[in-house]
Amino acid sequence: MRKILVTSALPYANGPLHLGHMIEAVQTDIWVRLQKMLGHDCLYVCAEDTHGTPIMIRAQGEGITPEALIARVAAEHARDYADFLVEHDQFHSTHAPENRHHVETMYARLRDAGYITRRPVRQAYDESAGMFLPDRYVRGGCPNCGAADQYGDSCENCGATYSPADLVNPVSTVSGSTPVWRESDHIFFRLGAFEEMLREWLATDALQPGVRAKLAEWFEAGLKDWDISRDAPYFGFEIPGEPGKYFYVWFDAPIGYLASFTALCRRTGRDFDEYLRAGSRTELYHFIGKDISYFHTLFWPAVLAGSGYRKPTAVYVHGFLTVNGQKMSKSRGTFITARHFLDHLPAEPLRYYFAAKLGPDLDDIDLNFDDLVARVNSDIVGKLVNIASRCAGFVARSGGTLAAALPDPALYEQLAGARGRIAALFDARDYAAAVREVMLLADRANQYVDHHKPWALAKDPARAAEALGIATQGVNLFRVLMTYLAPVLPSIAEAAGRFLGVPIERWDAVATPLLGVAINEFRPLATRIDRKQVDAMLSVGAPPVPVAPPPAPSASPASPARNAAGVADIKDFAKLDLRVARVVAASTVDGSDKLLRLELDVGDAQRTVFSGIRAAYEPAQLTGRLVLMIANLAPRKMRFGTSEGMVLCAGGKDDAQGLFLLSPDSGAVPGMKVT
RNA sequence: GGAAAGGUAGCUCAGCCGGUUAGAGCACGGCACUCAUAAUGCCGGGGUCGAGGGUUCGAGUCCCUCCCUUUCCA
Repeated sequence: MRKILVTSALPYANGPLHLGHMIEAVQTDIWVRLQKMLGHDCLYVCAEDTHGTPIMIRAQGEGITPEALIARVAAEHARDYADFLVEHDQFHSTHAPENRHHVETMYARLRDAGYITRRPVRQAYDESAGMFLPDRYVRGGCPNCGAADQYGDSCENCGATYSPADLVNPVSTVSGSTPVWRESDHIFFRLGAFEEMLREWLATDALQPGVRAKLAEWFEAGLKDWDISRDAPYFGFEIPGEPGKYFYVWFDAPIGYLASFTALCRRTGRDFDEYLRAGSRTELYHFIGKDISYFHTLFWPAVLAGSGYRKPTAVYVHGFLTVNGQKMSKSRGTFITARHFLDHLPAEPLRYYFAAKLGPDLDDIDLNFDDLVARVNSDIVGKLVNIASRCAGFVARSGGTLAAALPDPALYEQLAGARGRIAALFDARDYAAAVREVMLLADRANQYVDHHKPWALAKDPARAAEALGIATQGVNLFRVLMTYLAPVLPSIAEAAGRFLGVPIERWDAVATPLLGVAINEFRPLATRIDRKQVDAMLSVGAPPVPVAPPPAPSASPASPARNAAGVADIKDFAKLDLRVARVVAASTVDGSDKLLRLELDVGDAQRTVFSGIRAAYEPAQLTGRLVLMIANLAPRKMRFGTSEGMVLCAGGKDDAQGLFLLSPDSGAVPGMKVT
């Protein structure tokens, strides 16, 4: 029996999970469920990634401790995973004693083995906030193209990469002040010492070809030392013997895999060393997105090896999720959260859709909602479940017990005999090919029923037994197919198991057909998705989801989307959906002395908006009046609820100069567009 | 800027080391059936395989250039 330990990337505890997270979680979960069905001893661990400057700043902004923030977010994440039917054997946290233990131990081993060095680093420092600034917290003009307000590490306009020191007029995003440059000692991990080991590892099939090519580039550029320390204030683990210095979040995050596994070992009595010691014969797999392949294919194996542990058996890298052909990114606010999706649709359609599109490579996956609806309705409901649905009645009419023999054992064997091939496809992470194969077989099953017409036989009492035979064949074919999709559709498979009277648990159980036993009443196992559910998800308080752009003419000039920052053209303005709205209710917000909660009538819908105008307006004086709002602003989750827009307001440099709501001249009605 | 992956029917995708009239599912049209969640089955229309060069007896498949999309760059 194989002993397998699997991880997926740790979600960062500063925000909600979105569908990009879910594609990885679902990919991993399907793989793990398959291994379990095959009878392997497979464990899936994950954890919250809790450290770093963004967590610290976010907690400050919310006026709570980082511990409170990560506890709250962890609970949200756990719920989202569970509702997407992602089943971790252990879900832990990097801010846990187990992790501190591993981080300190591994660091000590690396240091003692000579893999740690130190040298001074010059970094942006925010004097008013009293802290060093990560590159992303410094903004300024791009030194290459001059675009204003760019991140400290790269320019979104021209794509140049540079350091924050190169920025024109740099500004700290923490305080708004101009950063100064300060030096301090940082602690480095000598990655270069592992080059030979990494090259050897690279020669095994631990990595996909695409990742290997990328690695080769990095080798060519030369392996640099890795800065693993950050100066206080920092939310994380202080480095032993280095007061005021903390482990960089990316150092302790992967170690969180081990911490989570340690927690699992303690709970279940497993042996940590059996899995992690150098030369272990157990298997260790990491599922990650391609954005973090650097950390997992260079630093992580090197840190493991340098600490005396085994290296991963393989790192499986997947591509990104795009939505309707456009990138989905947190920073642009064009993402759909897992929770928002679940508020409108069940998880399994999306799991199936992801499975139908996931291949073994790093290709990006596009989520196309028309395609999702068509595919789920036709494949799952129209084909797969239909087989059970159309046969169940004949069995029930004959007393509810399946026939004692299959009329067409060869056909059964054709489907059941595919189990090795399909398992191999899933195992190789070619879910798309596996799903294609299963659907091809589902067509066979429907063809079989159609060809033998049990409904015609059933009319003749003398041939009723034949009809039962056909239905028995159909039910058994359904059972085989459902077994193959059980890793993808766990809850439908569970319901199918109740229908069959035998749970769907083991892959090889399909070797023997179900004969002469009673089955249960058929109830719908899956329902169609109504396109309206999708529309509702995409409209009501939804993030702006891009529609597929028209194909650009081949001779078009450079994309206008990337014009110089600072100047808005008509297209930029058109992005804003400004509307007239009527305040139907206004109230103060408990726990905030700045916000008012406004219920706005936008003509065809009602929106809740939180607005920071309490200092200037009493709720009572707002009710009934018309205001202007941005109707397509990305919704923002606040402590008090979700704000689904913004009302327009004039104001001076500070509140002392007053705040003035804008309103249309009389005659305008709610819902009118402002152009 | 450097690099990677992709661009095949209206949509989503298969097409392995180059080889006969380029495939599937969905959508669409026709027919059949009525057991089934207007499900299923049969038949059919539909593609200058991003553009242009080149190699070859022969290229969606190899090489070069360009265009577009997505992504990565410690």
